[in-house]
Amino acid sequence: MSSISKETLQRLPAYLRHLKELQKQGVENVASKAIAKVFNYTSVQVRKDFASISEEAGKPKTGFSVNRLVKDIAEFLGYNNINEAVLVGVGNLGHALLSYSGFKDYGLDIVGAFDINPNIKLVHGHKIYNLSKLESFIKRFNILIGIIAVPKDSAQDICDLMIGAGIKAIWNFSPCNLVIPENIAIINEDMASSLALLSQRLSKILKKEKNQ
Amino acid sequence: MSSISKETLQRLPAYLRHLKELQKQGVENVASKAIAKVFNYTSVQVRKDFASISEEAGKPKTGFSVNRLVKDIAEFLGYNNINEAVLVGVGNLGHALLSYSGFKDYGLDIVGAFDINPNIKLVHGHKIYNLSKLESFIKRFNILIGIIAVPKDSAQDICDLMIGAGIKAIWNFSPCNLVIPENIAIINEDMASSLALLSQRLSKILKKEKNQ
DNA sequence: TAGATTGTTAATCGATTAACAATC
DNA sequence: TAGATTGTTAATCGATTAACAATC
Repeated sequence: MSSISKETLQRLPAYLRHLKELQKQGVENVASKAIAKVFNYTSVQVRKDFASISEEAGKPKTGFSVNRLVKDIAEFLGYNNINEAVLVGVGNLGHALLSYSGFKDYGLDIVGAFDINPNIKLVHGHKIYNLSKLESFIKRFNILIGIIAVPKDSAQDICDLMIGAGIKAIWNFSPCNLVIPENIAIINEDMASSLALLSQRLSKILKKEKNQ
Repeated sequence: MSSISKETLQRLPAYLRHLKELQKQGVENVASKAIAKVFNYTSVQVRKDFASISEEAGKPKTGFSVNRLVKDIAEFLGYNNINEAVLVGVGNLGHALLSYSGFKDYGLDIVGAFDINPNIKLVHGHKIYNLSKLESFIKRFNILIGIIAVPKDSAQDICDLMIGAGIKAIWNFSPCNLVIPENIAIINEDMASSLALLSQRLSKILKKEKNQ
Protein backbone atom coordinates (compact mmCIF):
# COMPACT_ATOMS: atom_id res chain seq x y z
CA MET A 1 0.00 0.00 0.00
CA SER A 2 0.87 3.69 -0.25
CA SER A 3 3.30 2.78 -3.00
CA ILE A 4 1.17 4.40 -5.65
CA SER A 5 3.28 5.62 -8.54
CA LYS A 6 4.09 9.28 -8.92
CA GLU A 7 2.54 9.29 -12.37
CA THR A 8 -0.72 7.78 -11.19
CA LEU A 9 -0.89 10.25 -8.32
CA GLN A 10 -0.55 13.17 -10.69
CA ARG A 11 -3.34 11.90 -12.90
CA LEU A 12 -5.81 11.50 -10.06
CA PRO A 13 -6.88 15.14 -9.73
CA ALA A 14 -7.78 15.29 -13.42
CA TYR A 15 -9.78 12.09 -13.15
CA LEU A 16 -11.59 13.46 -10.15
CA ARG A 17 -12.49 16.64 -11.97
CA HIS A 18 -13.90 14.72 -14.88
CA LEU A 19 -15.77 12.25 -12.69
CA LYS A 20 -17.38 15.07 -10.75
CA GLU A 21 -18.53 16.49 -14.05
CA LEU A 22 -20.09 13.15 -14.94
CA GLN A 23 -21.66 13.02 -11.50
CA LYS A 24 -23.23 16.41 -12.10
CA GLN A 25 -24.64 15.09 -15.36
CA GLY A 26 -26.21 12.20 -13.52
CA VAL A 27 -23.99 9.51 -15.00
CA GLU A 28 -23.91 6.53 -12.65
CA ASN A 29 -21.39 4.23 -14.25
CA VAL A 30 -18.51 4.77 -16.59
CA ALA A 31 -16.21 2.47 -18.55
CA SER A 32 -12.45 2.86 -18.38
CA LYS A 33 -12.46 3.13 -22.15
CA ALA A 34 -14.68 6.21 -22.08
CA ILE A 35 -12.42 7.94 -19.57
CA ALA A 36 -9.32 6.92 -21.47
CA LYS A 37 -10.72 8.60 -24.55
CA VAL A 38 -11.15 11.94 -22.79
CA PHE A 39 -7.55 12.02 -21.61
CA ASN A 40 -5.93 10.20 -24.48
CA TYR A 41 -4.80 7.37 -22.25
CA THR A 42 -5.26 3.64 -22.76
CA SER A 43 -8.12 1.98 -20.94
CA VAL A 44 -5.68 -0.36 -19.19
CA GLN A 45 -3.91 2.59 -17.66
CA VAL A 46 -7.15 4.02 -16.37
CA ARG A 47 -8.11 0.69 -14.83
CA LYS A 48 -4.70 0.32 -13.22
CA ASP A 49 -4.91 3.81 -11.82
CA PHE A 50 -8.34 3.14 -10.36
CA ALA A 51 -7.28 -0.21 -8.98
CA SER A 52 -4.46 1.42 -7.07
CA ILE A 53 -6.75 3.73 -5.11
CA SER A 54 -10.08 1.98 -4.83
CA GLU A 55 -11.08 -1.15 -2.95
CA GLU A 56 -14.12 -1.63 -5.11
CA ALA A 57 -13.50 -3.30 -8.42
CA GLY A 58 -15.21 -2.30 -11.63
CA LYS A 59 -17.88 -4.54 -13.00
CA PRO A 60 -17.55 -6.16 -16.41
CA LYS A 61 -20.06 -4.74 -18.84
CA THR A 62 -21.15 -1.87 -16.53
CA GLY A 63 -17.82 -0.28 -15.64
CA PHE A 64 -17.07 1.75 -12.52
CA SER A 65 -19.43 3.51 -10.14
CA VAL A 66 -18.88 7.25 -10.62
CA ASN A 67 -19.94 8.05 -7.07
CA ARG A 68 -17.64 5.48 -5.62
CA LEU A 69 -14.67 6.68 -7.65
CA VAL A 70 -15.27 10.30 -6.70
CA LYS A 71 -15.41 9.28 -3.06
CA ASP A 72 -12.32 7.09 -3.23
CA ILE A 73 -10.13 9.51 -5.15
CA ALA A 74 -11.07 12.44 -2.92
CA GLU A 75 -10.37 10.30 0.10
CA PHE A 76 -7.07 9.09 -1.31
CA LEU A 77 -5.92 12.61 -2.15
CA GLY A 78 -6.74 13.68 1.38
CA TYR A 79 -9.33 16.24 0.31
CA ASN A 80 -11.42 15.43 3.34
CA ASN A 81 -8.90 16.32 6.01
CA ILE A 82 -7.72 19.87 5.44
CA ASN A 83 -4.04 20.77 5.64
CA GLU A 84 -3.20 24.21 6.93
CA ALA A 85 -0.60 26.35 5.20
CA VAL A 86 1.05 29.74 5.45
CA LEU A 87 1.80 31.89 2.45
CA VAL A 88 4.62 34.41 2.29
CA GLY A 89 4.70 37.15 -0.32
CA VAL A 90 1.55 39.07 -1.16
CA GLY A 91 2.62 40.58 -4.46
CA ASN A 92 0.82 39.86 -7.71
CA LEU A 93 1.25 36.13 -7.46
CA GLY A 94 0.41 36.03 -3.77
CA HIS A 95 -2.78 37.95 -4.52
CA ALA A 96 -3.70 35.41 -7.15
CA LEU A 97 -3.09 32.51 -4.81
CA LEU A 98 -5.08 34.09 -1.99
CA SER A 99 -7.98 34.85 -4.28
CA TYR A 100 -8.08 31.32 -5.61
CA SER A 101 -11.03 29.73 -3.87
CA GLY A 102 -10.31 26.22 -5.09
CA PHE A 103 -7.60 25.27 -2.61
CA LYS A 104 -10.06 24.24 0.06
CA ASP A 105 -11.49 21.69 -2.35
CA TYR A 106 -7.98 20.30 -2.63
CA GLY A 107 -7.60 19.99 1.12
CA LEU A 108 -5.48 23.09 1.54
CA ASP A 109 -6.34 26.03 3.75
CA ILE A 110 -4.13 29.11 3.76
CA VAL A 111 -4.58 30.16 7.35
CA GLY A 112 -1.94 32.87 7.42
CA ALA A 113 -0.50 35.23 4.81
CA PHE A 114 2.61 37.30 5.41
CA ASP A 115 4.49 40.14 3.76
CA ILE A 116 7.31 42.52 4.65
CA ASN A 117 5.17 45.37 3.41
CA PRO A 118 2.92 46.38 6.31
CA ASN A 119 0.74 48.54 4.09
CA ILE A 120 -1.17 45.60 2.80
CA LYS A 121 -3.91 44.78 5.25
CA LEU A 122 -6.50 42.49 3.79
CA VAL A 123 -6.58 40.44 0.59
CA HIS A 124 -9.66 38.47 -0.35
CA GLY A 125 -10.68 37.99 3.22
CA HIS A 126 -7.20 37.05 4.35
CA LYS A 127 -5.60 39.32 6.92
CA ILE A 128 -1.98 39.97 5.99
CA TYR A 129 0.50 39.73 8.84
CA ASN A 130 3.92 41.29 9.08
CA LEU A 131 6.68 38.87 8.21
CA SER A 132 8.10 39.24 11.71
CA LYS A 133 5.11 37.23 12.97
CA LEU A 134 5.75 34.28 10.68
CA GLU A 135 7.89 32.17 12.95
CA SER A 136 5.69 32.39 16.01
CA PHE A 137 2.59 31.79 13.88
CA ILE A 138 3.99 28.59 12.39
CA LYS A 139 5.01 27.35 15.81
CA ARG A 140 1.83 28.29 17.58
CA PHE A 141 -0.50 26.68 15.08
CA ASN A 142 1.89 23.90 14.17
CA ILE A 143 1.72 24.64 10.45
CA LEU A 144 3.48 22.12 8.21
CA ILE A 145 3.08 23.61 4.72
CA GLY A 146 4.68 26.82 3.52
CA ILE A 147 3.93 28.55 0.24
CA ILE A 148 6.63 30.83 -1.12
CA ALA A 149 5.54 33.63 -3.47
CA VAL A 150 8.23 36.21 -2.84
CA PRO A 151 10.77 37.65 -5.32
CA LYS A 152 13.48 35.14 -6.04
CA ASP A 153 16.19 37.00 -4.16
CA SER A 154 14.46 36.58 -0.82
CA ALA A 155 13.06 33.11 -1.45
CA GLN A 156 15.94 31.23 0.17
CA ASP A 157 15.73 33.38 3.31
CA ILE A 158 12.00 32.78 3.63
CA CYS A 159 12.56 29.10 3.01
CA ASP A 160 15.14 28.89 5.79
CA LEU A 161 12.91 30.84 8.12
CA MET A 162 9.99 28.52 7.44
CA ILE A 163 12.02 25.36 7.95
CA GLY A 164 13.54 26.77 11.11
CA ALA A 165 10.05 27.34 12.46
CA GLY A 166 8.90 23.80 11.74
CA ILE A 167 7.58 23.77 8.19
CA LYS A 168 7.97 20.33 6.60
CA ALA A 169 6.68 20.93 3.07
CA ILE A 170 7.45 23.83 0.75
CA TRP A 171 5.44 24.85 -2.27
CA ASN A 172 7.78 27.17 -4.12
CA PHE A 173 6.45 29.60 -6.72
CA SER A 174 9.67 31.60 -6.99
CA PRO A 175 11.84 30.91 -10.02
CA CYS A 176 14.85 29.69 -8.07
CA ASN A 177 16.46 26.50 -6.84
CA LEU A 178 16.04 26.33 -3.09
CA VAL A 179 18.49 24.44 -0.92
CA ILE A 180 16.75 22.38 1.73
CA PRO A 181 17.65 19.64 4.18
CA GLU A 182 16.82 16.04 3.44
CA ASN A 183 13.74 15.63 5.58
CA ILE A 184 11.79 18.43 3.91
CA ALA A 185 9.42 18.03 0.98
CA ILE A 186 9.45 20.53 -1.84
CA ILE A 187 7.59 21.15 -5.06
CA ASN A 188 8.84 23.81 -7.40
CA GLU A 189 6.10 25.34 -9.48
CA ASP A 190 8.56 25.94 -12.24
CA MET A 191 7.13 27.95 -15.12
CA ALA A 192 10.33 27.63 -17.11
CA SER A 193 10.10 23.86 -16.93
CA SER A 194 6.49 23.79 -18.13
CA LEU A 195 7.27 26.25 -20.86
CA ALA A 196 10.19 24.14 -22.05
CA LEU A 197 7.86 21.20 -22.48
CA LEU A 198 5.24 23.27 -24.27
CA SER A 199 7.78 24.75 -26.65
CA GLN A 200 9.16 21.35 -27.52
CA ARG A 201 5.71 19.97 -28.26
CA LEU A 202 4.91 23.03 -30.34
CA SER A 203 8.09 22.56 -32.35
CA LYS A 204 7.22 18.94 -32.99
CA ILE A 205 3.77 19.88 -34.24
CA LEU A 206 5.10 22.59 -36.53
CA LYS A 207 7.71 20.22 -37.91
CA LYS A 208 5.07 17.59 -38.56
CA GLU A 209 2.80 20.07 -40.33
CA LYS A 210 5.66 21.25 -42.49
CA ASN A 211 6.41 17.72 -43.63
CA GLN A 212 2.90 17.12 -44.82
CA MET B 1 18.85 14.43 -32.26
CA SER B 2 15.79 16.21 -30.95
CA SER B 3 14.85 13.02 -29.09
CA ILE B 4 15.83 14.46 -25.76
CA SER B 5 13.87 12.86 -22.94
CA LYS B 6 11.01 14.68 -21.31
CA GLU B 7 12.67 14.36 -17.94
CA THR B 8 15.95 15.82 -19.13
CA LEU B 9 14.12 18.70 -20.78
CA GLN B 10 12.36 19.57 -17.55
CA ARG B 11 15.62 19.61 -15.62
CA LEU B 12 17.36 21.97 -18.02
CA PRO B 13 15.86 25.25 -16.77
CA ALA B 14 16.97 24.49 -13.22
CA TYR B 15 20.48 23.67 -14.40
CA LEU B 16 20.57 26.89 -16.34
CA ARG B 17 19.52 28.91 -13.34
CA HIS B 18 22.23 27.36 -11.22
CA LEU B 19 24.90 27.70 -13.88
CA LYS B 20 24.08 31.38 -14.34
CA GLU B 21 24.53 31.77 -10.61
CA LEU B 22 27.96 30.14 -10.85
CA GLN B 23 28.77 32.36 -13.81
CA LYS B 24 27.93 35.40 -11.74
CA GLN B 25 30.29 34.15 -9.06
CA GLY B 26 33.05 33.87 -11.62
CA VAL B 27 33.25 30.09 -11.62
CA GLU B 28 34.72 28.91 -14.92
CA ASN B 29 34.46 25.15 -14.72
CA VAL B 30 32.24 22.83 -12.79
CA ALA B 31 32.20 19.08 -12.22
CA SER B 32 29.05 17.05 -12.79
CA LYS B 33 29.40 15.80 -9.24
CA ALA B 34 29.16 19.31 -7.81
CA ILE B 35 26.01 20.03 -9.75
CA ALA B 36 24.55 16.67 -8.85
CA LYS B 37 24.98 17.50 -5.20
CA VAL B 38 22.97 20.72 -5.48
CA PHE B 39 19.99 18.97 -7.01
CA ASN B 40 20.30 15.62 -5.34
CA TYR B 41 20.88 13.85 -8.64
CA THR B 42 23.63 11.41 -9.53
CA SER B 43 26.62 12.77 -11.41
CA VAL B 44 25.97 10.33 -14.25
CA GLN B 45 22.55 11.80 -14.76
CA VAL B 46 23.96 15.31 -14.92
CA ARG B 47 26.57 14.24 -17.48
CA LYS B 48 23.94 12.47 -19.57
CA ASP B 49 21.73 15.51 -19.49
CA PHE B 50 24.57 17.75 -20.58
CA ALA B 51 25.66 15.34 -23.28
CA SER B 52 22.19 15.43 -24.80
CA ILE B 53 22.23 19.19 -25.38
CA SER B 54 25.85 20.18 -25.82
CA GLU B 55 28.30 19.44 -28.58
CA GLU B 56 31.26 20.17 -26.37
CA ALA B 57 32.30 17.37 -24.06
CA GLY B 58 33.44 17.87 -20.52
CA LYS B 59 37.08 17.50 -19.76
CA PRO B 60 38.31 14.87 -17.33
CA LYS B 61 39.69 16.46 -14.19
CA THR B 62 38.40 19.98 -15.02
CA GLY B 63 34.73 19.30 -15.71
CA PHE B 64 32.45 21.44 -17.87
CA SER B 65 32.81 25.02 -19.02
CA VAL B 66 30.14 27.03 -17.24
CA ASN B 67 29.95 29.64 -20.00
CA ARG B 68 29.58 27.00 -22.65
CA LEU B 69 26.84 25.16 -20.76
CA VAL B 70 24.89 28.37 -20.17
CA LYS B 71 25.11 29.16 -23.85
CA ASP B 72 24.15 25.68 -24.99
CA ILE B 73 21.23 25.20 -22.62
CA ALA B 74 19.80 28.65 -23.41
CA GLU B 75 20.18 27.89 -27.09
CA PHE B 76 18.60 24.48 -26.74
CA LEU B 77 15.64 25.82 -24.80
CA GLY B 78 15.09 28.41 -27.49
CA TYR B 79 15.62 31.36 -25.17
CA ASN B 80 17.28 33.27 -27.94
CA ASN B 81 14.43 33.30 -30.40
CA ILE B 82 11.37 34.74 -28.71
CA ASN B 83 7.94 33.12 -29.08
CA GLU B 84 4.95 35.42 -29.07
CA ALA B 85 1.87 34.58 -27.04
CA VAL B 86 -1.56 35.93 -26.22
CA LEU B 87 -3.05 35.77 -22.76
CA VAL B 88 -6.77 35.65 -22.05
CA GLY B 89 -8.18 36.46 -18.65
CA VAL B 90 -6.88 39.44 -16.70
CA GLY B 91 -8.16 38.52 -13.26
CA ASN B 92 -5.87 37.95 -10.31
CA LEU B 93 -3.89 35.23 -12.02
CA GLY B 94 -3.71 37.10 -15.30
CA HIS B 95 -2.37 40.12 -13.44
CA ALA B 96 0.31 37.97 -11.86
CA LEU B 97 1.33 36.50 -15.21
CA LEU B 98 1.44 39.91 -16.89
CA SER B 99 3.52 41.36 -14.10
CA TYR B 100 6.01 38.53 -14.22
CA SER B 101 9.01 39.95 -15.97
CA GLY B 102 10.85 36.66 -16.29
CA PHE B 103 9.01 35.27 -19.32
CA LYS B 104 11.17 37.12 -21.79
CA ASP B 105 14.21 35.38 -20.36
CA TYR B 106 12.43 32.14 -21.14
CA GLY B 107 11.82 33.12 -24.73
CA LEU B 108 8.18 34.05 -24.26
CA ASP B 109 6.67 37.41 -25.01
CA ILE B 110 3.04 38.12 -24.17
CA VAL B 111 2.22 40.50 -27.00
CA GLY B 112 -1.51 40.70 -26.40
CA ALA B 113 -3.73 40.39 -23.31
CA PHE B 114 -7.51 40.07 -23.53
CA ASP B 115 -10.49 40.17 -21.21
CA ILE B 116 -14.25 40.36 -21.51
CA ASN B 117 -14.23 43.17 -19.01
CA PRO B 118 -13.58 46.38 -20.97
CA ASN B 119 -12.96 48.38 -17.79
CA ILE B 120 -9.45 47.10 -17.47
CA LYS B 121 -7.21 49.21 -19.62
CA LEU B 122 -3.58 48.69 -18.78
CA VAL B 123 -1.78 46.15 -16.63
CA HIS B 124 1.95 46.39 -16.07
CA GLY B 125 2.55 48.05 -19.36
CA HIS B 126 0.30 45.66 -21.27
CA LYS B 127 -2.70 47.16 -22.96
CA ILE B 128 -5.76 44.98 -22.38
CA TYR B 129 -7.91 44.35 -25.43
CA ASN B 130 -11.53 43.34 -25.56
CA LEU B 131 -12.02 39.64 -26.08
CA SER B 132 -13.81 40.33 -29.33
CA LYS B 133 -10.48 41.32 -30.83
CA LEU B 134 -8.77 38.04 -29.95
CA GLU B 135 -9.42 36.14 -33.13
CA SER B 136 -8.28 38.83 -35.52
CA PHE B 137 -5.26 39.56 -33.37
CA ILE B 138 -4.09 35.95 -33.41
CA LYS B 139 -4.59 35.75 -37.16
CA ARG B 140 -3.00 39.08 -37.96
CA PHE B 141 0.16 38.48 -35.97
CA ASN B 142 0.22 34.75 -36.54
CA ILE B 143 0.41 33.95 -32.83
CA LEU B 144 0.96 30.29 -31.99
CA ILE B 145 0.84 30.21 -28.18
CA GLY B 146 -2.24 30.94 -26.08
CA ILE B 147 -2.27 31.34 -22.30
CA ILE B 148 -5.59 30.67 -20.59
CA ALA B 149 -6.16 32.35 -17.23
CA VAL B 150 -9.94 32.65 -17.20
CA PRO B 151 -12.42 31.09 -14.73
CA LYS B 152 -12.81 27.41 -15.41
CA ASP B 153 -16.33 27.68 -16.81
CA SER B 154 -15.20 29.75 -19.77
CA ALA B 155 -11.86 28.04 -20.33
CA GLN B 156 -13.12 25.57 -22.94
CA ASP B 157 -14.79 28.36 -24.95
CA ILE B 158 -11.59 30.41 -24.96
CA CYS B 159 -9.61 27.34 -25.87
CA ASP B 160 -11.87 26.61 -28.85
CA LEU B 161 -11.71 30.24 -29.92
CA MET B 162 -7.92 30.23 -29.78
CA ILE B 163 -7.58 27.01 -31.74
CA GLY B 164 -10.08 28.21 -34.29
CA ALA B 165 -7.95 31.30 -34.83
CA GLY B 166 -4.75 29.36 -35.35
CA ILE B 167 -3.19 28.82 -31.91
CA LYS B 168 -1.11 25.63 -31.83
CA ALA B 169 0.01 25.51 -28.19
CA ILE B 170 -2.07 26.12 -25.09
CA TRP B 171 -0.75 26.92 -21.64
CA ASN B 172 -3.72 26.33 -19.40
CA PHE B 173 -3.86 27.82 -15.91
CA SER B 174 -7.55 27.06 -15.36
CA PRO B 175 -8.33 24.07 -13.17
CA CYS B 176 -10.15 22.11 -15.83
CA ASN B 177 -9.57 19.39 -18.40
CA LEU B 178 -9.68 20.96 -21.83
CA VAL B 179 -10.68 18.96 -24.87
CA ILE B 180 -8.43 19.65 -27.84
CA PRO B 181 -7.74 18.16 -31.26
CA GLU B 182 -4.73 15.95 -31.82
CA ASN B 183 -2.43 18.43 -33.51
CA ILE B 184 -2.47 20.94 -30.66
CA ALA B 185 0.04 21.04 -27.79
CA ILE B 186 -1.17 21.63 -24.26
CA ILE B 187 0.33 22.00 -20.82
CA ASN B 188 -1.97 22.13 -17.85
CA GLU B 189 -0.52 24.11 -14.97
CA ASP B 190 -2.40 21.91 -12.56
CA MET B 191 -2.16 23.09 -8.97
CA ALA B 192 -4.11 20.10 -7.74
CA SER B 193 -1.60 17.76 -9.28
CA SER B 194 1.37 19.51 -7.71
CA LEU B 195 -0.37 19.65 -4.39
CA ALA B 196 -1.12 15.93 -4.53
CA LEU B 197 2.57 15.23 -4.92
CA LEU B 198 3.54 17.61 -2.14
CA SER B 199 0.98 16.10 0.23
CA GLN B 200 2.20 12.60 -0.45
CA ARG B 201 5.80 13.56 0.21
CA LEU B 202 4.79 15.35 3.38
CA SER B 203 2.95 12.26 4.58
CA LYS B 204 5.99 10.11 3.93
CA ILE B 205 8.20 12.46 5.91
CA LEU B 206 5.81 12.58 8.84
CA LYS B 207 5.52 8.81 8.84
CA LYS B 208 9.27 8.44 8.81
CA GLU B 209 9.69 10.89 11.68
CA LYS B 210 7.09 9.06 13.71
CA ASN B 211 8.91 5.76 13.32
CA GLN B 212 12.15 7.12 14.66
C1' DT C 1 52.72 9.20 -12.57
C1' DA C 2 48.34 9.16 -9.77
C1' DG C 3 43.91 10.65 -9.23
C1' DA C 4 39.89 13.05 -10.43
C1' DT C 5 36.60 13.24 -13.73
C1' DT C 6 34.83 12.07 -18.02
C1' DG C 7 31.76 9.24 -21.69
C1' DT C 8 29.68 4.90 -22.83
C1' DT C 9 27.94 0.26 -22.40
C1' DA C 10 25.22 -2.87 -19.79
C1' DA C 11 22.11 -3.70 -15.90
C1' DT C 12 18.35 -2.19 -13.28
C1' DC C 13 14.30 0.00 -12.17
C1' DG C 14 9.66 1.83 -12.93
C1' DA C 15 5.76 2.72 -15.79
C1' DT C 16 3.02 1.56 -19.84
C1' DT C 17 1.01 -1.55 -22.98
C1' DA C 18 -0.30 -6.11 -24.99
C1' DA C 19 -2.44 -10.39 -24.35
C1' DC C 20 -5.88 -13.01 -22.47
C1' DA C 21 -8.77 -15.41 -19.27
C1' DA C 22 -12.72 -14.20 -16.16
C1' DT C 23 -17.39 -12.37 -15.58
C1' DC C 24 -21.50 -9.68 -15.59
C1' DT D 1 -25.73 -17.15 -24.97
C1' DA D 2 -22.77 -13.38 -26.90
C1' DG D 3 -20.36 -9.41 -26.20
C1' DA D 4 -18.62 -5.71 -23.59
C1' DT D 5 -15.75 -4.82 -20.04
C1' DT D 6 -13.04 -6.16 -16.34
C1' DG D 7 -8.36 -7.58 -13.66
C1' DT D 8 -3.91 -9.66 -14.02
C1' DT D 9 0.26 -11.56 -15.92
C1' DA D 10 3.92 -10.98 -19.11
C1' DA D 11 6.28 -8.08 -22.54
C1' DT D 12 7.82 -3.70 -23.81
C1' DC D 13 9.40 0.74 -23.39
C1' DG D 14 11.93 4.61 -21.31
C1' DA D 15 14.76 6.55 -17.80
C1' DT D 16 18.17 5.93 -14.17
C1' DT D 17 22.12 3.87 -12.21
C1' DA D 18 26.27 0.81 -11.95
C1' DA D 19 30.48 -0.53 -13.89
C1' DC D 20 34.50 0.57 -16.14
C1' DA D 21 37.75 1.99 -19.56
C1' DA D 22 39.59 6.49 -21.34
C1' DT D 23 41.95 10.85 -20.46
C1' DC D 24 43.42 15.29 -18.84
